[in-house]
Amino acid sequence: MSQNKEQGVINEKNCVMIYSMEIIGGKWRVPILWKLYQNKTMRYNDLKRNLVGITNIMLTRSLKSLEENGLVSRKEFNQIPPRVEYSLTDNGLQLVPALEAIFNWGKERMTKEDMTLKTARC
Amino acid sequence: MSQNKEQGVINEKNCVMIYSMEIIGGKWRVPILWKLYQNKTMRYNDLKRNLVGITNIMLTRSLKSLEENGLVSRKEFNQIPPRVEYSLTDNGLQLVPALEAIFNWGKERMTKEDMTLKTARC
DNA sequence: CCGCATCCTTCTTGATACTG
DNA sequence: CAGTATCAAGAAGGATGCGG
Repeated sequence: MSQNKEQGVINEKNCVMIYSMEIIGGKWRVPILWKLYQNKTMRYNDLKRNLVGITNIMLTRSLKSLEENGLVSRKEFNQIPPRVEYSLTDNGLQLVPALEAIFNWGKERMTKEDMTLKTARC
Repeated sequence: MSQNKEQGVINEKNCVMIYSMEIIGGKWRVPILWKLYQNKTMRYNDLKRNLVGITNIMLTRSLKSLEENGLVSRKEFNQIPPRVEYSLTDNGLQLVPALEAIFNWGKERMTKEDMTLKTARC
């Protein structure tokens, strides 16, 4: 550690970007967050229907991971049939500017690649 | 296809978020972009020194992928010893707002987790 | 100095079937 | 409705050593 010679050096322990990407990286987590932001509150099968291609396993795992990291809250209603609602926590909402920036960048790029694409929502 | 009933539905072909994360996801690509943004132009070994923990393979692969996706430009000088400089392209620069938003979110979160952390740069 | 080739390990994602 | 269990496959990440 000696002094401040190594200021600015990145490693896996102090790198904000590695840290952040570990939380929101992967294939489905950002799309899930984005859908929750758009719809405020969604049930498990709402998400599943909206995220075409996602499997139960991936949806369950992604939601659990997001919940454990405090980005998503899970509210369970004790009824039959079961009802579980997901929504963004405050910390999740704080990520929205980043999500929007990623979306805007990606959408513009994607549209340039494929001019027929007009309805991307996620 | 029928009609527009499925507007807003996400799949892997039209989902901007999946598309974007495929380009910038993974462990090292965002940290590399962030360092290039901070330093404008960096040589291969500059990056390697700054991204502690990265191996040649991962740095090479990540740079190549970013270059192929048009986010990073690679300028090779024909000299001995070799000199190669990397920097962000216009499209890479367009991602900076997203990078900043991710950084700000992650930094605040990380600082709350670990109050001793004051010097995170990446 | 700037990488690539090879080989190996681990993590992520997924298909399918089943349950309270 | 909201998930789990199990098994399988692929992708990502990494160690080591070599080469122009």
